[in-house]
Amino acid sequence: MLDAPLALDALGDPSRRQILMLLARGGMSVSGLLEHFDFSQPALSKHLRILREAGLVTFVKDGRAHRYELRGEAIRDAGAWMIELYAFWNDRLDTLGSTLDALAEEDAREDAVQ
Amino acid sequence: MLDAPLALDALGDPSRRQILMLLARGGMSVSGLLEHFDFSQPALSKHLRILREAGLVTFVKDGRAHRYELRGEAIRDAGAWMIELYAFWNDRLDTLGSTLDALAEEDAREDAVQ
DNA sequence: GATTTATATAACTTTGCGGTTATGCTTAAT
DNA sequence: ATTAAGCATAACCGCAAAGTTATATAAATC
Repeated sequence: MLDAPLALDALGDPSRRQILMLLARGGMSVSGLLEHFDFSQPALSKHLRILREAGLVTFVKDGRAHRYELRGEAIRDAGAWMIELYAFWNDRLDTLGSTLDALAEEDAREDAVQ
Repeated sequence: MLDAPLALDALGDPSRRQILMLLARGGMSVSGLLEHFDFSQPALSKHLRILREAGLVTFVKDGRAHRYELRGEAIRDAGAWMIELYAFWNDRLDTLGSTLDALAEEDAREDAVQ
């Protein structure tokens, strides 16, 4: 069995998962994100740093704003690991193959348009 | 976007992920699991409690031993949530459909043999 | 150039979590 | 019946993590 992705450590926090759900809709600035939370701006910046170091988000400077963006591949990899674990448990490695094949196919299509 | 599964909180710990990987190979007793770790038996029991309350494992009493088992569906659901998030981010809801369809199909097959 | 806006970092506080030892309960063994 | 084995819980400890306020930097505005 493959090692679990580090990203799962960062995903263990509800606020960070909420951030990722917001970013899945599109890039957002820190102040834009902040409107959706009760805690302070530094607290949000700390979460964003953790997500960055886990490879789950990136940002681009846009004037004085930092536009954060989701790194979907990292999310996908974490999800794939779980599906893989499920498939292994389920004693159906054919499922594993088809699932990962489907993901790889998606990836190829994505790369093509970029 | 759907809420993230609570299970992800429990998955935020490397030791617990290791436990799940061991259990994916088949049910194990606490003492059996303990051989794979450096910490004490109470520490392991606390991890198992958290995994139980997250719905990720169950156990059956077997004499004085407790045989823990993985609840694959919970893992699958957590993985599916991430794949779903990825698909949403990737602006390809057709992918979401096909991925979840594939999982549902797997599930149906599983139910059939049980 | 002074001020305001946007974000990050530093320093600090507090709380939660993962670890420990000690103990209790249940079941098997002798 | 005692003893031992397997596991869970209680009580406690230390530290990391999530929060705070204060401050620094960089860019836009006036």
